[in-house]
Order: sequence, then structure tokens, then C-alpha cells
Amino acid sequence: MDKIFDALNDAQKSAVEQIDGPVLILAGAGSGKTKTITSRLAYLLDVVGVPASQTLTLTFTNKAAKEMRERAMSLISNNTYPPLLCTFHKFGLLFLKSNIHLMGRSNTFVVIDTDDKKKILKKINSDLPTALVASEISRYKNSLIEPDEAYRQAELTNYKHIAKIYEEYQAYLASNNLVDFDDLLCLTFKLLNENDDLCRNTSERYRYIMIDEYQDTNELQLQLLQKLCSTHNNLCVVGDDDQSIYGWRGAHVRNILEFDQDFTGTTVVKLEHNYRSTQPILTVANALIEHNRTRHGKTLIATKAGGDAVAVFNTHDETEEAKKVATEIRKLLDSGVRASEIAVLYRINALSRSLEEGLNRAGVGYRLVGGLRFYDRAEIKDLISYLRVIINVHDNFSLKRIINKPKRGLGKAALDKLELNSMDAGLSMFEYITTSTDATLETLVRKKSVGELRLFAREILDLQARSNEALYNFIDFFEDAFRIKETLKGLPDEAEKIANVDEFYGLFRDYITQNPDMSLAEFLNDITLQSDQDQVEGESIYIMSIHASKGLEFEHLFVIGMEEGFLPLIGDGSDLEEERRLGYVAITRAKIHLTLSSVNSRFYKGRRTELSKSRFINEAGLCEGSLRLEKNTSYKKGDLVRHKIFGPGRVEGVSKSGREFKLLINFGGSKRDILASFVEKL
DNA sequence: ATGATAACAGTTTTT
DNA sequence: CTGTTATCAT
Repeated sequence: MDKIFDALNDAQKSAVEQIDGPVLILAGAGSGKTKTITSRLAYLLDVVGVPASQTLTLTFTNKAAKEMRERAMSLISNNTYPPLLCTFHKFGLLFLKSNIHLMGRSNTFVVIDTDDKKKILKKINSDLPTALVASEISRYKNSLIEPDEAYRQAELTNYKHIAKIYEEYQAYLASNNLVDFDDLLCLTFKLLNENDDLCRNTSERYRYIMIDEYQDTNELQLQLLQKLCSTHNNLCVVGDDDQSIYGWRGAHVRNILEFDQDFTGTTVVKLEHNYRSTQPILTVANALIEHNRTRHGKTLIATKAGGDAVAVFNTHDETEEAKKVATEIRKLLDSGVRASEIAVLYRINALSRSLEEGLNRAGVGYRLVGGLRFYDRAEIKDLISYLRVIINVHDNFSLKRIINKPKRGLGKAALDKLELNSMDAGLSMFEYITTSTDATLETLVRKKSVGELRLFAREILDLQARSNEALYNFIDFFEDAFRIKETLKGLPDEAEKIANVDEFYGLFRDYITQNPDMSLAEFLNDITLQSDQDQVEGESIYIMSIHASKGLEFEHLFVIGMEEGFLPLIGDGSDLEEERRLGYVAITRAKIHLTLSSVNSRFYKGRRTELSKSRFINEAGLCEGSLRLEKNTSYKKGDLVRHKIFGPGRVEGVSKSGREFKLLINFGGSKRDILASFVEKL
């Protein structure tokens, strides 16, 4: 009990103790959200005595689930059975494994990722852009709209067409027993919605439910939660409306804004004490977010004392900006700051290029977070497809990906013929290949390829037999059979690709060692739901998009691209309030020192564009006038000053350098950065 | 079947 | 300026 309560403030304690009925915890940035939610779980189990099996805690990412599990387990007495704490999607996966038979499907389904989905869609439809079709289908599923209803609703012919593609796509998934990411949740909802007994039993089974990052939930997730809570309404959600930055991919801020309307009798707890940042940083963050209209309203209060003022840089262009940021980072590193405590954030990934060049020139090592994820790399997806075919030779989709890797002389035409003929025969492509005579196959593919196909089929069946035995040596037999690493030789980035394959083999061996009873199929479904977790500590600074920085914190933080058109980013479908929340998320990542940077012009999409400073700089109370007010030095743009050596000049910019103000002064054509104390005002 | 060139579009991203 | 995809010779 003491272990749980000792470290909590009053607001956190009341959030932990409020266990009955709907609870909304509005957790400001850096307010100890994870501590609160894990303490609440520990309180439920150890103090209240709720059996662990009756709790359910859901997150959005595996990383959050992992962190929470670790922290909760350290609080919970160790003889307790571990509570179910996982991502929404993993919960869906587990639920479907035991219940999908109720809708006449087998639980040997395979989870496909976004890439697989796009490939299937491309095959069905060739004229409409696949990305559009994919996102529309996702939208339908997340709004619980079935293909026939989508067709009825559609007014434009293109949308009628999309509805038709949606229908065909669903048929394809069903006939190949595939499940996409959205299905994990919407099929779960459907089962609960259509089976009253199942719904009641499931709700009674999970009597205490907690949801992390509630501001990121969508309509489907809300409906799912309503089903799960239907018998008890013991739902505790934690989130921050001011950090809702995923509206563009379907998250509904309204879920957190109107939580009390969806779940009556809600208790609201606000966590406003911030343990992360100094007051000057929080003052800037509070001032900025105050400009949003649709929000609950919160004011972050620092628990740390003191703190430097927020610095604002302005440079001529992106090259100068990168140089200046790199110089500042160099200084920090030389003064002994740990590289992992420094980060640079930007609104769009395209801004990383100039920054990377600047960092390289200054010899500052960096780590780009985000980018292409491990499991999305082509060579890894090939391996996964091989394994999928081994578990299920009828998986035409995976088979087509790997049948010509390494090259077996099959092109698009040959594959199309093979697929068509196998469909006519009512067989999967693999069955068709193994049951047809050489003579038949020779009419479809090159003579030389027939032998290669026979060998391929033999190896697959051989490995399938081995996959049913102990899996520890499986990967060695696999590499022996297909020599994946050899086929990568000579390709661009050969060494990196081979290293990735080895990494995957290592991951496989680890998984088998840790879960000796797991099957190959279980391994594959698990990794499809896994994001990159290889972005760990190191001796380099971090650079990433603002989105990628959510939930992270750094002592020294730089935000570049603070210009109108970049932050806020303006385009169709852009939402100024969400842009402002992005600015807020960025600012609240800083623990000690925050620097905002803007440029006068930027090279982007092959053009140089003149830019003005982001309105957010003013809204945050960081215009030059306010800088002047905070300290007692009254310099602003346009002021005339005199320097002992350079003579008279005009101030063109004011920025912060440590404790002092730095002035950009134009001395009759030559511009210099001078500390304010070295000039006198005229 | 495969490699080379032209045309094109171009926020943010997890599962 | 990039990276990706469609089309065209070989």
C-alpha cells in the first residue's frame, strides 16, 4: 500500500482510488500518467483484491504496453498472475483466436499488414489510386460500414467503385482466411454486437478496464469499449486532449472531450503538476495551447525550480539553420551533456535532410527515429512470406511474392497464367504446381523454370515437416534450403540487407528460446503486430518528426521549421488546432532547454520559398517584445546600436544565448551576431 | 523477363 | 530536389 501511494501527489492518489464507474484522467504532458495508471492497476489488484484476470488495460503501441507492464509488475506483489495489458490490436487478435469460429471462420487466420493490403487492392483495382482505396476501406471499417451499405451511401461513381472494390477485398480476405489490422477491432466488435451472451460474458470477465492515450481513440474503439463495459461501466481512461495529434488518421478528439456524455456519472481528475519541464518552458506551452477553443482546459505547473528562458533562433535559410543547430549541439556535447538527452524535432520528415547535412558537417552523430521500419524492409518481408508459405502452402499471396526470389525465371505473365489455371482447377497455386505434370507446366513457364519450381516445392514441404518439430534449428535448415543471404549479394546496400536477415534470424531464435511452445504461425502473427523497437539508447543525438516524439522527453530540445506553412502546416484537410497541439507536444518534450528555430526561406519540393515566422511563436508569448519584457534589455528589430570596434549598426534579430541576448546586427552591410552586453544603444 | 528511362507527386504513422 | 511508379525497349 505504501509502496503504491508514497510516490503519488494528491490528484494522482484520487485517480488511483476512484475505482468505480467511469473515470476520466486528464493527464497533462509530463504529469506522471504512466505512474498513475500503473499504480491504479496495482491498487486494484493488491489493495482492493480484484483478481488480475478481471482487469484489462489497453494501449496503442507495443512500446507503451511493455513499459506499463514493467512498471506495473514492479508495484504488484510478485505472486500475482500477470494482468492482461496489451495493445488494442493484440486484444483483438486474442479475442478473435477464441471467438472467430462464431462467424464461421477458422482461427488459423493470418494477420496482414498495410503493404499486403495494398498489394491485394492493386490486384483488384487498377485505375483508382491504391492509397485512396486503402484509406477509404479503413474509414468504412472504422465506421462499421459494410460494403453493401457503402455502395448505397456512395453518390459519386468513384465511390460506387470503391464500395465494389471493398466488397471484393473482403471476399478475398475471407477466402484466404486473412485479417487486416482494422478487422482485429471491427470483427471483435461485430462478434460482441451480434452475440449477446458473448458480449455479457466478456464484459463480466473484464470488470475493470483502463485505456491509455484515450485522445487517440476512434469511433470503433469507443463502440468496442461500450460493449466491453456494458455490464459494469468500470472504465478508466487516461489521456490529454491537448496532445491529440492523430485526427488525420481517424482519431476523434470528441471521445475525450465528451467522455462524460458517452459514459454517464463520470469522475474527472486533472493532473496538472508537471515533473518534466522548467516553468519557462511550461509558460510557453500553456500560452500557446490557450489559443485552442475545443479543449477541456488545463494549466501545467512546474515542480522543478528555476530554468532558462526559451530561445528563439532566426536564420536566413535551412543551411544556416542546420549549421546553427549543429553548433549549439556541439557546444552541449563538449560541455558534457549526454547525446541521448538532445533531440531535434520537425513537423515534416523532408526537413531532416538539410539538418542531417549540417550535423554531418559538424561531426555530430545522430539517430533518425522513424523512417522505414524493420519489418517493412523488403528483405524481411520476403522472409516472412517464405515462412507464411511454409505454414500454409495455399497462401497464394505470399507465394507470389517469393516464388521468383531468388529468380526462377518467372515473370508477371507466367505468374498470371499459373494463377488463372490453378483457379480454374479449383486448386491453390502450390497444389497446382505440385500436382501438374512437367508437360503441363512447360506450357505455362520456361522449361528451365519447371525444374526450379519442383525443387522449390520440395524444399517448402521439407521445411513444413520440420516446422512441426522443435523449432530451435529451424532457421538453419531454412537458410540452408533457400540461401537467402547469397541471393542478396551484389544488390545495393548488400551488407545492410544481410545484416537485417541475420537480425531477423536472431529475433526468431530469441523468440523460440523464450517461447518454446509457440508455433511458427504464432510467431508470425505476433511480429505482424510489432513495431520497431530497435531504436534504443546510443551515443548519438535524436532527430525525428514531432509525431514520433510523442511520449518522449529530452533535456535539450530544438524544434526547427517554425514557419507559417511548415508549423502550422497548411494544406487541404489541415486543422489549425491540431497543428497547435503539435506545437504543444513538441514544446512539452523539453526538460531543461528549449530552442525554437525559424528561417526566412526554405528549399522544398524543388523550389525556394520565402517564409514568415510561425504564428505559434507569437502565440507562445515569444515575440521580440515579450523577450524584452522578460529581461531588462530593451533591444528589438530596427534599433540602432554602437559597437566599440564595428561602430554603429542596426539590429536585425534578437535571440537568446545562454543567459544573455544575442543580437544580429547589420554594420553597414556586414552582419554579425553580437552579445547584447557588447553594444550600447543609440 | 528484365532492365532502363520517362512521368509524377510530394504532411504527420501505429497496428 | 527527392523517391516511386508506369511504360518501353531489349
